[in-house]
Amino acid sequence: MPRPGRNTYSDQKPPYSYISLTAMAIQSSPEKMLPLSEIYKFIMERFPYYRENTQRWQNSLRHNLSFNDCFIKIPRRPDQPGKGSFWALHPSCGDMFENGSFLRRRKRFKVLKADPLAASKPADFLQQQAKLRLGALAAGGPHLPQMAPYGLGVAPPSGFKHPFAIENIIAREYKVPGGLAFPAVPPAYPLHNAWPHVYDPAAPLSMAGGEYGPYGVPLKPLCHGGPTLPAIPVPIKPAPAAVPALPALPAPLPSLLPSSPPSLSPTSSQTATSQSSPATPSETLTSPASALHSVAVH
DNA sequence: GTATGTTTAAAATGAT
DNA sequence: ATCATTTTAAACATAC
Repeated sequence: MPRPGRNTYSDQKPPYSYISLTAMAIQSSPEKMLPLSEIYKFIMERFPYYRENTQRWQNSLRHNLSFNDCFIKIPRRPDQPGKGSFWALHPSCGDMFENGSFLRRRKRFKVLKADPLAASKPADFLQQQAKLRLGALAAGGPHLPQMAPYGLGVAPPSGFKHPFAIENIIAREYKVPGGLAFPAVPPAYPLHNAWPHVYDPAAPLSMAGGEYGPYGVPLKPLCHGGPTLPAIPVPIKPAPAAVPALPALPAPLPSLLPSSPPSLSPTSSQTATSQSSPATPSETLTSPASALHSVAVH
């Protein structure tokens, strides 16, 4: 009754919360910011599940955007007409899902409301930045690419990727049995379709600029391979403990599961060998430098 | 009028 | 069982 057969993976609810989905979308954009409509689009393109009941989940998504401090609004430039503003990730939100579950954060990211500077919403700071940029732009600059939000993310040395980069998120559970997050040489990574619920319109993830491989796969394993990185997105509805974890998918997963058993657990191999690269560059993640006072509260 | 945003409230769900 | 987070619903404001 709960699940009358006929359930293609694709229509199952992805094991990601709206927050993580939104973060993914934002991170996937070159500018690290997207207008609401684009966020919708991103999600709908990759997760068939969200092609229905749009009214419902989009309202939830919007709620999340304004309710969570980890999302900030960036005003649209006058020369960039359109509806609504852009949404970006708060520079200090770091990896909210370091606990490995993209369904639930360990703690909520909250901006402290005490310091006028930070409290005044980073958005203000941002707006100024935007204005400056705008000024510079109007001043004559041809059309520099919109920089990442916040002077902070600016100039992210090509290669660096936020933990929310969909590449990381989806790739995380994609550990090779051996333990390495990625093989030395990124193969034709069927990143897309790594998940049943991810649709994958052609080569979706490669919209960003240069630092990606042919498949939208970051050229290096960044994902803050910190010490804690089980990073196995919990299966949406923990299969009744029936499936003792798939025998660790050997290969990069069949890019398509035409008729494989409907074992939910999208989680591939577990190999939570958190001992990835010891020298993870991403530690700079929550760069304290961002004089923005924020904290994971609660 | 529709799309965006904000907010409040409560139910659902996961973690301890 | 309790607490925290997420999801849903809905009312309402503002912008395009």
